[in-house]
Amino acid sequence: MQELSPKYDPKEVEERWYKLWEERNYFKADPASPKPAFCIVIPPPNVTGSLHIGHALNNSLQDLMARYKRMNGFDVLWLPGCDHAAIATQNVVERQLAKQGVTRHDLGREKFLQKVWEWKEESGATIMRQLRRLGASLDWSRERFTMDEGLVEAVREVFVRMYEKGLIYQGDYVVNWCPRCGTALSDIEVLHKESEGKLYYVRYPVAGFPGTHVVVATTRPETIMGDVAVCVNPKDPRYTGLKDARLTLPLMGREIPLIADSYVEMDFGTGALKITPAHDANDFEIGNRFGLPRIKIMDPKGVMNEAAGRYAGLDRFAARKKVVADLEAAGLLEKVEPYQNAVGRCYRCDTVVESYLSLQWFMKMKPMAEKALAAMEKGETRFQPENWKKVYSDWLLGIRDWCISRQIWWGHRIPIYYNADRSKQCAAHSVSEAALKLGVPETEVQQDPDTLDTWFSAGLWPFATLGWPKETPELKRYYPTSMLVTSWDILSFWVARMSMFGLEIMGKVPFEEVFINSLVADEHGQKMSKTKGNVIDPLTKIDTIGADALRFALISIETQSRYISLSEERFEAGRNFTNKIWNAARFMLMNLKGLPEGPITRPRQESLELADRWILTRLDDTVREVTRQIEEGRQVNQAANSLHDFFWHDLCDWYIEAAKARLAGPVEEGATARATLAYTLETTLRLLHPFCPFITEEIWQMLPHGEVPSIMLASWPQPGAASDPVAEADFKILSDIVYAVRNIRGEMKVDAKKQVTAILLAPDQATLSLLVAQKALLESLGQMTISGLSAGAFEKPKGAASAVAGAVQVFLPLEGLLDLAVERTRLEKEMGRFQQLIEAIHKKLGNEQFVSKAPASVVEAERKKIAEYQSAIDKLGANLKELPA
RNA sequence: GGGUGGUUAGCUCAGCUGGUUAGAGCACCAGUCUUACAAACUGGGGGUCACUGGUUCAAAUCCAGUACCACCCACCA
Repeated sequence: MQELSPKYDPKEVEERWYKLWEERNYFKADPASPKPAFCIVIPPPNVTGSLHIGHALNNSLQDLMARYKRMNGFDVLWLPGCDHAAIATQNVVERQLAKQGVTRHDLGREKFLQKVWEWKEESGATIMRQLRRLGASLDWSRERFTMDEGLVEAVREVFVRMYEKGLIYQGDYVVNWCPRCGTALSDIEVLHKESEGKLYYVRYPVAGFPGTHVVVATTRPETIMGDVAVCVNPKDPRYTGLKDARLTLPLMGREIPLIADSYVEMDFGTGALKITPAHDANDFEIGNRFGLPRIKIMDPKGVMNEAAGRYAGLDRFAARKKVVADLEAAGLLEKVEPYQNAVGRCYRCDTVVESYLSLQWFMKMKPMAEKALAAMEKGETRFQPENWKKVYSDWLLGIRDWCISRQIWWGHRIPIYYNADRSKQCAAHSVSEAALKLGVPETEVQQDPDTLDTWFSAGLWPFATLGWPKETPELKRYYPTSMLVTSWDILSFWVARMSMFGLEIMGKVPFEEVFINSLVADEHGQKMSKTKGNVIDPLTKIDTIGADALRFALISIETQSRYISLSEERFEAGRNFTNKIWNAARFMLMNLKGLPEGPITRPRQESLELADRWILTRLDDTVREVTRQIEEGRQVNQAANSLHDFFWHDLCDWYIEAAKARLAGPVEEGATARATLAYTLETTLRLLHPFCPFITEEIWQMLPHGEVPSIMLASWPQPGAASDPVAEADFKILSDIVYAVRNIRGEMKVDAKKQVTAILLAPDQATLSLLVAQKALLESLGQMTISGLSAGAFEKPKGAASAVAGAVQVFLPLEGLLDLAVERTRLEKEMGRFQQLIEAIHKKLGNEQFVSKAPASVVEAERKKIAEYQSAIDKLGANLKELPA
């Protein structure tokens, strides 16, 4: 048996093993494998920098699942990759250029893109390095990028298909426009934040009737120059006399009509709404209904243009100030009220978004959303936790067409081509194809300058990364993917889009299960994000505490609530745990010398002592528990806790302590303890491996492991087949023993644990204790009441009962102890059935039978059980008397 | 205006389908160099499970309502 160094050096161990695993292709999927397939595609991190702790959590969870499934006999493909993150990345690079006083326009499209690619290479490499440090068992041979050749091909193919199907269309609409980024945004890229604003009441004089005016309330007086009408509700009595009136537009002098439309709310403001079709989405629609002109008064940078008359050249906010001042001077400003409203801001740069009329590309969403909803209803995709289904379906239900074009450079160029005068257009895969379709020479063909929303390519991720549009073996085998692990904040951005694209293009949902993980917040509950600057760098953490500790800390706080807050203590707890694993393993290995060669097997039942049986039982329980917790509901934090508690509090605190006496003795005497230790350690390491891959591998290698070269290839543990009576009575027996000893010895203040250990392991001590116990026990039996056993039909005195029951268990011969353990377990089970019985009868007969008491038959049955229990105790008590003094 | 989540120990939170005396980590108090581990060990203190009502033999858990705190969604200017 080899020995472990006294100090665990995570850095050395992690580097060494990751390299080996990768070299040996353990991460590699095999589409030709006879094993069942399990596939996760990584949520591609943005190439905007490096990974934050949220990524570390997300990827720890994916790695947990990947390793768990591998050990369960699956051929696992966990596919790595990055997202080009169009606007976000472009902004990062632009900011860098700005430091040198250069804009993207100075460089020109080609040169700028070259810069972004350089940045992408750097950031992408950093991210992949971080994932490796984390221990992520990603199949690096299949790494993808949302702008690699395959994705480019997939994007074009999807676009062309959908364009030709009429699902993608172009049109002049009022869209969300970020003047800083200089591009259109989709609805969900706009964040609405409440802010203090003002509501201005402006007088619009009625033409031909000096002295009369209509007062309009607006929050955006700078758009007055673009007004083409004032609208009131047709039912509004205040304005019935003004039907067909014309108003003079303040500051501009233009005459505009007063129109009536039921869209206008009578009780807001003055009930009169100014209509600015080029700068408000609702006004745009009303304008269309009335055939009104659209007057654009700003340029794409948010600066007023010639149409704004004397305000031309002013920034929109400066224009607002000047307009208000001018209105006031002209006596047209009736009043100004403070007003709170939700101003839309760019989700990437926080600039106030402008509603702006422009020619954009849109995708029809209704038909796709319906398919996605239907698939969800049918349960083709499961959500974990399930309550996210509602958020997801609500969004799909209220979906509107998606603005997919962006006026930025970094991204997939829209595959639309025009002839010279733009009188003809087509969607095509290439210039040559476009030339053919348009019937013009290639030199005349021009491609649309816009790029696609970054979520367009992200939406294709699950099938495009598997090779689509080519029919690859990977696509055939791994689509639909098994599981998507992601956080809830991109449910509509990404998850819904993937579902819709998957159903539209592949005819199948892209994943069978969506596992939603929490967002990581700092200890003040603040969301951690790159832009906020409160991120914890996972690499720094890995450097100081090791990847396993970080992973364990993260997994054990993942409770599937929305936010989980992370503090320094959590990491310390993780580090302490890996430290404990190391030290315990070190101790065990020191004591395992002389263990037979070959794979470790479960020790033979007949040679086991109580402590051995107990730890093996707890081990079996833990195997079952952890498996269930991972399988059912992905309760990974509970699985981590189960493992933590078993390892630390059962194995280390109790079993190892109890085994020390035997291990100290002659070799033969400790053989069973040694075999049990080895088996327990080996099994536990396998259970821990998906959580803490490195340290488990390092220790596991020190144990005999037969033909299996790595714990990665070992199988997931199965609970032992043999059922042990102690197994059913579980850990509570031992805790009862502790209390019993304390209770009986009372004022003696014994060290309970040592005492129990002594009783279990040293017969002399036990005999001694028996004598002490005898008297107390017999006295106690006299007072013993039926308690703690069940329900309200019986009295339930507090106090010593369970301790006494425990005392009975300890100080009696082993057979008696087991009998009682079995009996107790049986009674506990009876309790469960008792309840079910009540429920069943309850259902049949209705409430009146059970006003306050349980039914007689049940009470009778319960009494009988108790009597049996009592007599068993009496009998054992009698045996006790006969023991030698 | 709609919706979702939360409220459990000093702090951060677990607590699955109701069931013995409600748990963990950290913090706190008193001890401890005991065959690995002081990043440890032993023992201990600390909770009217937000509130009110209901269902039940039994409620932190299920139901209804209230309060407070978050968050998300929405085209009242």
